[in-house]
This record gives sequence, structure tokens and C-alpha cells, in this order.
Amino acid sequence: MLLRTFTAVARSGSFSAAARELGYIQSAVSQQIAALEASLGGVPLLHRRPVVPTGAGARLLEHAEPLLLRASAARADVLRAAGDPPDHLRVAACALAMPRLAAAVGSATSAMPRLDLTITVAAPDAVAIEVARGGCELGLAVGLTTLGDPLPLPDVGPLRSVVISTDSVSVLLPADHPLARRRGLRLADLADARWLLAPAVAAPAAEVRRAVGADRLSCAITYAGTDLAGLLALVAAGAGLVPLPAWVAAGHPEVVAVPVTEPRLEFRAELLSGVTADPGAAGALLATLLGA
Amino acid sequence: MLLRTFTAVARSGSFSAAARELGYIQSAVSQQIAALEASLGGVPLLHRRPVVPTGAGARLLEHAEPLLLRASAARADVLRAAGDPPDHLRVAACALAMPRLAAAVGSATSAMPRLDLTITVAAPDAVAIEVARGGCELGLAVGLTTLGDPLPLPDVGPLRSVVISTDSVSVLLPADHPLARRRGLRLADLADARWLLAPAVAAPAAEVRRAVGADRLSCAITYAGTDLAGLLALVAAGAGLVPLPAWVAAGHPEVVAVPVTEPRLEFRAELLSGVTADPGAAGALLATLLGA
DNA sequence: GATGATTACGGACGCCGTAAGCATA
DNA sequence: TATGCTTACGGCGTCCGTAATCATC
Repeated sequence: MLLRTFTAVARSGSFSAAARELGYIQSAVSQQIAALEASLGGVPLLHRRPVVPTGAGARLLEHAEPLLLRASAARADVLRAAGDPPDHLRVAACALAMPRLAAAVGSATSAMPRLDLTITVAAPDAVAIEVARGGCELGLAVGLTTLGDPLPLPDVGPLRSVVISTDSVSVLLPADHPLARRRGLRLADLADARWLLAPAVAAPAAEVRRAVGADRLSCAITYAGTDLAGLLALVAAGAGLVPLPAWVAAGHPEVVAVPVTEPRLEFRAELLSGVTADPGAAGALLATLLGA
Repeated sequence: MLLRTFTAVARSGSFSAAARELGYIQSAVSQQIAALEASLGGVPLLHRRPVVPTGAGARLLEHAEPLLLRASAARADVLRAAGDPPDHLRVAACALAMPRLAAAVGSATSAMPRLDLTITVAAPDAVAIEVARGGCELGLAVGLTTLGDPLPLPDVGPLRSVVISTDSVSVLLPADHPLARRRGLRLADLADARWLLAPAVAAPAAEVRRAVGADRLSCAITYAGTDLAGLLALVAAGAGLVPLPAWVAAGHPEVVAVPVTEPRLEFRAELLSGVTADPGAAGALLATLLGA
């Protein structure tokens, strides 16, 4: 695959390093890049020494990742459709879906004592990608959406998605915050607040921005972790506001959840799986327990 | 490209026909399909005699078109980034954008007497696809959206999009319709109405459904044409209601436009072009005249 | 001079076309 | 029996590895 070689070279900034990474020799990589450039009408894709993408190369690079992702998604989809249902179960889930998943797993383990289950916590995008590429049988993605809208997931090809649960939206803030005693808040009134962005836990920046209705958020802090504990610590310390389901604040007296009054906003959890794939007995059981 | 061969075989239902179409001989196609099946772990993709996709083949087929589209989009993007700005201008536009485009073209022709311009009318999806694959320098896509939401275009890779104009939404109905004398209508109240769907002119079914708030529309008529005249004739004949900008009904006394009262709904026109591509002098002029 | 990309060359493999084999309508 | 997919085989091109060349730090 010439594209994969190209991305490896561009990423590592070295023909030799890319060759080592892919199990080739330097000259083979050199020839592959030359072949790729030739197949595109002789357009140079990389500056040499130092190895940096050209303008055209940068364009190609931007297409390469989604292209490779969809290719592996297609491969995984075909293999799922043809293969036997797996006897193990791998689940990728957002942190916000963990309580519900944990409850289902609890029931499942009693019904299936010998359950071979692996759980990974990841951002919603990563959950969808893992399901698409066949890295797991089930995914639990949670996102902040307007009522009827689909979850804002990356386009990884067709996936089966079933709504598991919805939560109303609250703003989490430290207990000593001036707004902490309010009964409700309108996000639209908080456009100038300092927001705490947690794309790997809750909503990506663009979603928060849309929900708030601001063109761009003022000086936001971004938390890239996938866990709720770290995020809550930041909220408690006054790092910023964050939209989350109210139950996240339960048991954390230093954090207060104030309901958001926008009517059509919600957190929605969806169970993702291959369109026609059989997730196996364990997967089917878990899906049932999740209410899908 | 094995995928293209596979799609050709699946589409035509014949190895021989696909071979003729692609300029191969039958046995070459047979070997390519065999190679593709082998590369996927020996999964059969096609039933032979008659030639029909298997379950796995159907999965692959669903991935193939977007995959090939993105591949050609990537190629076009690279060539645009590397090539000279074109001296001709090809524009794909939705019918709803034609008045505005026509005005801009009128000004452009006076400023550029020797203007080499080709205009194609197409559905919004097709407009985006044409721009992405390099079939035209500029695209004008119009869609029905909620205020802050992006236009619901297919994922064809990164495109530059600039909002050109917005129109408020009306419901078009025949002048003798019971609702024709109303001052305003709520789409949510019209869930049971008979809708006239015009995905190639106005909004695709899913958008209308979302705007109306119904799970599914009752017995809708679909009009696949891209022209407004045919659609207006259907409205006048009482075939159904259709959401459109009010100006569409101007000069057509047999059709009445009643404003929709949902506040956040709008028709939005966006000018699409390659992210970093130079659309050429004519393209730049036209973009300026369009207000982008 | 050393690191690292390019070019030259040879062997292996892959791909297409010819031709024969074979299954189904 | 005829159509049409598959298999066998040979030529040609492609791709990778070895090795020599060249450029840059």
C-alpha cells in the first residue's frame, strides 16, 4: 500500500525510519514514494532533506488517514460478515457510559460465569473507529446532541447504532461558584464563561460551541483524559465549567450540577456494532442487558 | 484496482460484461475477483451463475463506492494543489441557487468578456461530490438546516465552504389549499400532511422528516428532478406540500408560500471549493460576486 | 566523513492474455 | 450444445533487496 508508506514517511520524517517501521529497506521506500509521485502525474509529495510534505503532499496526507481507516473498516466488515460469531467480547466505551455498562456486565457475569470480556475506555470518536475497524465487537459512544440529531461521530462507514439512554444536560461547577445556587442555567447566557473542554469524556469543542451558540469559546482549558475523576478534580479546582449529566456530580460535594434549561439538548448513549455482524453470544446478552 | 473491478462485476452481474466495460478479458476479471477473495482470507464475495454478491460481498459493495470516491477526491485534491489555476470555470449548482448564481454570472461576464464557464444543475450531494472529485472548480449547495448546523452533505473529504445566503423557510401549497390563507404554519403541526419530497432540489427526505419532527412521513411523493418548474407544477396540482424559500413561488399565482414559524430553520446556500485550491481568475471573481 | 536518499541491477512474484477445461441453462 | 466462469501456462511488467552513487549536515 503506497499510501501507508507515504504516511509513515511523512509522520516519521525519514525514509529510513519508515522502512524500519514497515519492514522494508530504505531503497524500497524510496521507490514506493517515487512510484506514488509518478502515479500522480509527477507531482512531488515530499521535500527531501529535511523530509517534509509539500503542499500537494499535505493534501494527500489529509486524505490518507480516513482512506486507510475506511479500507480497514471494509476489510473488517467483510470478515465479520463471513466469519463465525466470536467467543470473546471486546467493548469500547466512553467514560460516561461506564456506570450503565458496569451494571449490565454485573448481570451478564452471573448469567455467563465464563465470560471472556475486555473493556476499553476511549473517546467517542475512538469508540466508533474501533468498532468499524473490527477492534471490538461493541462500542458505547456518548455525545452531546440536539434532540433528533445523530451523534456527531466520524464517518467510518455504516454501523448499527441503537440508543441506549439519554441524560439531561447540567453544567458542573465548583460548589463555591457564583452560579452554583441557581436552579437552572441557559447555555446561551454562558458564551463568555470559561469552559472546560473534555473531548475524550464529554463533548468535543465544536459541540460545546454549537450548544452554547458562540462562534468560538474564550480561553478554554482542554482535558484530554478519558476518566471522570480527573475532570471532576479540575471542575472542583475552578478550572472551568463543563456540560455533563447531573449524576456525574453525585458523591462529590465539592462539585455542583445545575440543570441546563435549553429544552432540546441531551446526552445520548448509543450502542454501536457492525451492521450485519453477529456480536456473539456474550455480545448479544450484553446488548440485551443494555436495553438494545 | 480490484475494488473497481468488483463493483463492475457486481453491478453488471456478469464477469464478461465487466471485462468488456473495463477493457479486460474475462479471465483477467475472474483472476482479479479470485485475488480479491484470497486477499480477504478466502471469503467468497460473489455467487457464480447467477453472479450475485454474497453477504460478505454485499458488505464490501457498500464500502466500495465511498472508498473509490474518496480515492478520486484525494487524487483531485493533490492535482489541484500542484497544478496551475485553471483558465476555465465549471460550476455545479443546486436549482435553488440559480437566481443568485445567474446574477453573479451576469456581472462576471461584463467584467470578463471572454469567460469560459460551464454550469451544471445537480442535487446538493452531487454538487459536493463533483467538487471533491475535481469535476468542477466551484459548487453551490443549498440545504435545509437548523441554524447552527452544517449542511448535510456526504463525507467526501475536506472542502472549503462559505455561506453565501440564507432564506427563511415557507411551505408551498396550491392556492386553493385549505391552509393557503394562513399567515404562518408550524411544521410540527403538519406531520400527517402529504409531503412532496424533492431531494434533488430542496431537502432530502431525512431532512424534511427531522424538520417536521415525524418518525416517518406518510405516503410522500418523491420528485427526482433538479428543476423548480416541474416541482411547482406538482405543487400546483396538489401533489403535496414542500418546504421551500418563499421567492420560489413568486410569479406563480397558482402556488402560495406560507412562512414556517419554527425559528431556527433555514435554507442555506454554501459555496464549495477545494480547501487550498486556486479556482482561477474566473472562479475568484465569481466567488467575490457571490459574496464569499 | 557519516548519515541518508537515489539510482542501477537482478531475482521473484504478480498480472494479463491465450487457450483449454468445465459447469450450468 | 452453447454460454460463461475457471484453470493452466507463458510473456511482460512490477516490486523488493543488494550494492554502488550522490548529496547534505
